[in-house]
Amino acid sequence: MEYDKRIPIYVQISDLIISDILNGYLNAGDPVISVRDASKKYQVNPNTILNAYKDLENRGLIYTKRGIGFFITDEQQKLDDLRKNKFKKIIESFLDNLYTMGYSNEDLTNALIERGIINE
Amino acid sequence: MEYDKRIPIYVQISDLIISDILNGYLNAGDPVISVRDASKKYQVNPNTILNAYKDLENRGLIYTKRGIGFFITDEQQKLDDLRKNKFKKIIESFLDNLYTMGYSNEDLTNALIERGIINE
Amino acid sequence: MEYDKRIPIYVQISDLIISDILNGYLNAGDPVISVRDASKKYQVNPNTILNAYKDLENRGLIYTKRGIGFFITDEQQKLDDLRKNKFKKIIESFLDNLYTMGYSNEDLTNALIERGIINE
Amino acid sequence: MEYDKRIPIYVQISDLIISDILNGYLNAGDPVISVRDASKKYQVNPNTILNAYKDLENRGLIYTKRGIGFFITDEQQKLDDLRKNKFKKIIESFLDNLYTMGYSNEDLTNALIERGIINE
DNA sequence: GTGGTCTAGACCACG
DNA sequence: GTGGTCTAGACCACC
Repeated sequence: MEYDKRIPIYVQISDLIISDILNGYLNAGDPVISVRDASKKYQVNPNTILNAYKDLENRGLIYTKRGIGFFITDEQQKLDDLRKNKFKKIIESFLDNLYTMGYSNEDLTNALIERGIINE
Repeated sequence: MEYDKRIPIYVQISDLIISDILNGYLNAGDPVISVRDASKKYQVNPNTILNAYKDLENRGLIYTKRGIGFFITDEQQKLDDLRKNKFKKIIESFLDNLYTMGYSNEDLTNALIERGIINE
Repeated sequence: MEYDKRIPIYVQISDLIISDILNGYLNAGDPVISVRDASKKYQVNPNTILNAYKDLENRGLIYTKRGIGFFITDEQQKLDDLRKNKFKKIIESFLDNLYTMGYSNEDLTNALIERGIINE
Repeated sequence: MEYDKRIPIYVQISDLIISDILNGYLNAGDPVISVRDASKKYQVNPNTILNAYKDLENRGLIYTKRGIGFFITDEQQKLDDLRKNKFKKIIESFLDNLYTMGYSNEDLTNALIERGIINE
């Protein structure tokens, strides 16, 4: 975890889980790495992990079985919504940022062509 | 100055200056709105404005003349670098984020076509 | 913290940290006294301490871990550079000042002999 | 004049006069460059020049004849004192700074030998 | 516990 | 007029 970055560690942690879901490594009903193990793995305070999990729980993405652990929600619909909304949010905040800073669609198109992401 | 409450006001202020530079409203050597005036204009404490300006000063984008005020750096090169690096950073962190979250170039292309940013 | 009223307190504070580094009391990775504790110790406002620390942070000498505290940079190279550059800067600005004011190497030599710093 | 430096411009100006005295370019009774001319020459506000001259006047180094201009003091003794005290002050603040920052007499000696200021 | 942001307001040095 | 420093104190997010 990058301690000095602007993004809170607990957000970095929850983003990792979300990333695993979106990439298909974690699916509906799967167990999530335990707070204790995650704490060791990422070298952060257990409370920070818990904080991340609580956040995901509030968003309905994971739930907890007392004494057992956290699990990915069983509602596939929520995971699908996540996939769609996350994408929309990333795209829109990116475009917003781009325009505010005075760049144009042409700048963007050129950059994407240059990187081989779109062609012609 | 509460467009985004999660971003510190002083960062929003310095982003405004940067945006003005990138959009060509502020050029090398131009005076920057005084701390007191900006304080009135944006309805925030003078210290908050100063905080923003100090930040820009540390990044070499503006400098201060004693008893006179803040000015955009005279080094055009720095402004050019800003324009180039800012763009690169925005694009790359966006793509990075996109891929980490499991989206593909195709997802991106479709979204851009859908928004009329690129065609075909 | 009024050894020299003409020097801002926050600069005196940051000089204390630098002095501690140069004297070997603080080494790479060491924690720096917390803002609150330093505030009590030196009887100044926490913001003044923070100001000093931000300054050191901008110079790459210390960094902050969110929610934990400030630490001396882990890059030994930066500390070595500090030691070398600081010395060079002190010496050169001194000599510059001396010559500008019309004093000679002989004046300097005599003064050092007189103070027993060099002999013969 | 270096606008952004830590040293106030008026101090930079008065140091120039002092330097001229110590280097023998200005002697007891000599006229000092007029406020107006100095203002043009150094591209600074006339008030700033006046400020510098007032400072020198308070220290008894120059005096003013109303409607005529500023002149170096006629008391040679004051110029001699200046020469001696300035030197002492430069040397002592330098050494103080050096020791505070953890450098030794040996460091100093080496640096001076290296620069060919003292030998052996 | 830690640092980070912000306000209100004072006082200062500088040009 | 300008910026620079500092205080007192509040409130927040984070670990």
